[in-house]
Amino acid sequence: MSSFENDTYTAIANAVALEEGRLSPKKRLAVFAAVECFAELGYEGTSTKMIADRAEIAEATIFRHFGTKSQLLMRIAEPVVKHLLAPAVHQEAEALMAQHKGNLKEIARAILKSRLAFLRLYEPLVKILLQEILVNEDLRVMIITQVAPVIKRASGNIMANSSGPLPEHERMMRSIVSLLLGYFFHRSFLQPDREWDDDGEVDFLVNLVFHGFGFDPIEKRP
Amino acid sequence: MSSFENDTYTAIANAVALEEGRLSPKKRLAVFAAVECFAELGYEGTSTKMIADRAEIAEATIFRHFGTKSQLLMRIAEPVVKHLLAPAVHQEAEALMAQHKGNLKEIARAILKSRLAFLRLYEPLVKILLQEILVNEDLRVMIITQVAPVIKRASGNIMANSSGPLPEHERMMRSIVSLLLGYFFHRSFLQPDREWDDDGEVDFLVNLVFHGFGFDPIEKRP
Amino acid sequence: MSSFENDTYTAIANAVALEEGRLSPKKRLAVFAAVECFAELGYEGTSTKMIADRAEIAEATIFRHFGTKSQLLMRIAEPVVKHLLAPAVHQEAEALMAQHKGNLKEIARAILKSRLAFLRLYEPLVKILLQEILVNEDLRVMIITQVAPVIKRASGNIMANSSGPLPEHERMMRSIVSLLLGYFFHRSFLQPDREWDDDGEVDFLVNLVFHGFGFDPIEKRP
Amino acid sequence: MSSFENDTYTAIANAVALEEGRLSPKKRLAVFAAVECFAELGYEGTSTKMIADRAEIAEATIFRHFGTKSQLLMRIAEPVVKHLLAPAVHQEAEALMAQHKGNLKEIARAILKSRLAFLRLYEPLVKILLQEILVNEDLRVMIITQVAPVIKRASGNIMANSSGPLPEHERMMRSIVSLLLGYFFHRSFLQPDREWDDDGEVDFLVNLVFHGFGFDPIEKRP
DNA sequence: GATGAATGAGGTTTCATTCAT
DNA sequence: TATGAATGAAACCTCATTCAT
Repeated sequence: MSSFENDTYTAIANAVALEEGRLSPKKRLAVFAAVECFAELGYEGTSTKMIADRAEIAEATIFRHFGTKSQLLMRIAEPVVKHLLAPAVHQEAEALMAQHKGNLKEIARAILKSRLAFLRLYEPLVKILLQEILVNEDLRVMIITQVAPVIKRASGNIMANSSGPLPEHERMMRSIVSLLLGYFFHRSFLQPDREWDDDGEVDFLVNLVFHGFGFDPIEKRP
Repeated sequence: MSSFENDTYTAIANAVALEEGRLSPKKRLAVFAAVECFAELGYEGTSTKMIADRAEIAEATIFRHFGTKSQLLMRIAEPVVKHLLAPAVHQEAEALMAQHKGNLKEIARAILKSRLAFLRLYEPLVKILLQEILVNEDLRVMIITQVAPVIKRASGNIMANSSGPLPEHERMMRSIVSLLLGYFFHRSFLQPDREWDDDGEVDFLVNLVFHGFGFDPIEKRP
Repeated sequence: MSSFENDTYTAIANAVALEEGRLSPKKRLAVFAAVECFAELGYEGTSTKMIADRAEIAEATIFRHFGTKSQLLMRIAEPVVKHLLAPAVHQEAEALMAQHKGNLKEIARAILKSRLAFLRLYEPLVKILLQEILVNEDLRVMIITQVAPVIKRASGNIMANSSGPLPEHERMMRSIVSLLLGYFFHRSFLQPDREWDDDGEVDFLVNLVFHGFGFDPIEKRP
Repeated sequence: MSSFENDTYTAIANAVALEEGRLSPKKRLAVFAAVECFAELGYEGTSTKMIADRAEIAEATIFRHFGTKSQLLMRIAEPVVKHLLAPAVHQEAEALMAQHKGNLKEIARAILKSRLAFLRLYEPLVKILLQEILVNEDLRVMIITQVAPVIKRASGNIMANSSGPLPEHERMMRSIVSLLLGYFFHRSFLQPDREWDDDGEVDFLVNLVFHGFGFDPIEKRP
């Protein structure tokens, strides 16, 4: 049995508590077991009985607290996405920019590292979101609603700090997100047992974003 | 009801027929309806009754032909991944390299375009794979088994045709795949109703990969 | 609908309750209906829906309590065979021997009568066991496991109380069991509507076992 | 795979052919596979698909030849019970009596041996009959109809050849049948892998029937 | 707050059987 | 004669959910 005593579950519990108020012990266990099961088996692949068994509580207790299974998912996913993703990114970006004043590459590196740490911290929830976003209308709407302004603001920040005119903000943002999620997906979900060098990867990505792969010195722009 | 008469479903039927032998009309319909339902609602979210109804066949007919629901998924997914992805990529890469001899950028552009076309052609199947890969052990193993050698060979080809020493093949391959899938995911699944400029995106990605975003000319390496 | 209020069903419920703990009313009904159906139609010939209908409960209730149809059978059959057959036989044999000290024929008569009463009390269950023992591996193993030591001990008791050397214990035990079951099978299953004289049959069997049919006047007892 | 080339299956095929006319090869295979499956798994536990698979024929072929599954059972069981059991017993009993004129014990021994050989020859069918007689109305009626007169005649024969007044024919017949079937059941179905001494058992049973177990030395024959 | 009991609806799968070829 | 394809009905079982305690 997993004891649920680690940073990940503490962080999730804190996020959920922000919206639900203090969690009773069994409600807390329900949240943890639900996250674990949903991440392992998918939302549809998980039965409320499984959750109850893993949490060692009665099935009815889950319904007492969350009403329906789909509410259970949403009331865990939403606070995590909302209260932790949204404000944190903004504040943090500001702070990093202040810290590395002017040095775009350093700022990029710092942001990517922090985002990667964030993904790692919320790994099971990220897995749930990635799976369900394709299939669960409610969740997709919620995520888009929550994430869109963050992306927009972050994009704006980068632009404001760059020297020249920058077109294609969206493509750039999408590229960065794709690269980071692509890496995270590989390291955490496809081959979780390999040794991974997160810092090395971030360096690589920063270089890619600033200079490309560096294939052909001769073909470089003047 | 969807009539299933388009390139996508023809291509899928052909791929499946390679492993199953000629498909009887109802078996063919079962395949189409299954792909549609799985893509829309996910594997677990789809009932065999839904598939039968959409195909306008009896539920039992599905089981007569595929044994179990999970076999139904695998016996559609595997041939598509196997017979169409694997050999095609290789031959095509060779052809493109011959065609654009030496011009790496042109080769990259051509490959990305062709891969994007491929993703578009098999869009519903790609959606199924993306969802289930996180949750379905069998499917994940199958995909990794089929895809790994292709990636490796493709990677080797690129390397062989480049002038300088090229480290980090894997990171480069992963980056390209991430960028392409990230774009495709956005355009086809998150905002399928927007207007998208596939060629423009490919150009953007090729540039990114060869030169980066081009943020700061002053900071360039010597 | 059968009201299930008779010695047979009370005895079965008591036996089952020994292993399952107090039976909720619907669980009790499920047990009764299952016994009735299995006895009438055989295990394979009975559907869980039939049982539910006869018990006037929901089908799901059966599965909530017993998990699977085959568990339903086993968790009824095992306690009846185990808790009622095994210890009872032993104690009773001791008691009878004490009571009829030395008089082997009286002991035999008493034992056969009591075993016949036992078969009558558990008639539907006996029917189930007789049918399924040929076809159901689990049940066969369970029965053999439970019955073997009882037979052995009973055999030992007879031997210990007999005056001369007694070979062929097993054949003797088998013969007695065959005779008793053969009679019971005929009276209860093949021609249940005839009038039967249980005491007369026991007398006949005791005589057979002690003296044979008495075919030959020359060889007859004095 | 069983090749079905042995006395048992030849005997069954001959019996069935008496009523069905010459069996086409596939029909023959269907009969064999059906007997094997019914004996192993019971009538209800066997699906027509299993039979078809084991016979390596198409399921539809079974229905072409036998109409329904229950007809399949009856049209195998009935001829075996009818054409082989009924006349054989009579003729044989006559012959044995002629051969061992007057010697009741020898006659009994010979009859028991021959009946045991018969049970062994038709072992799978005996198993089917024993199982289904409790549960299958049609089969039970058929068996009783076929067996009753044989029993009666056999009983009459014994009586006619005995010296003294013989009451309780039925009990005697039942006892003998019980003893023989009890032994056969044990040796062939409960512990088929043990070494069994059929002749020894028959001797034991004949002695039992003529003299009892011989418990009491005082009452023993001189 | 927590639960054991109960269930209607629906899930996947199996079945005996039909029919066109 | 033999069969591959097809199916309606029903099998076993799971599910999310309700309710009395």
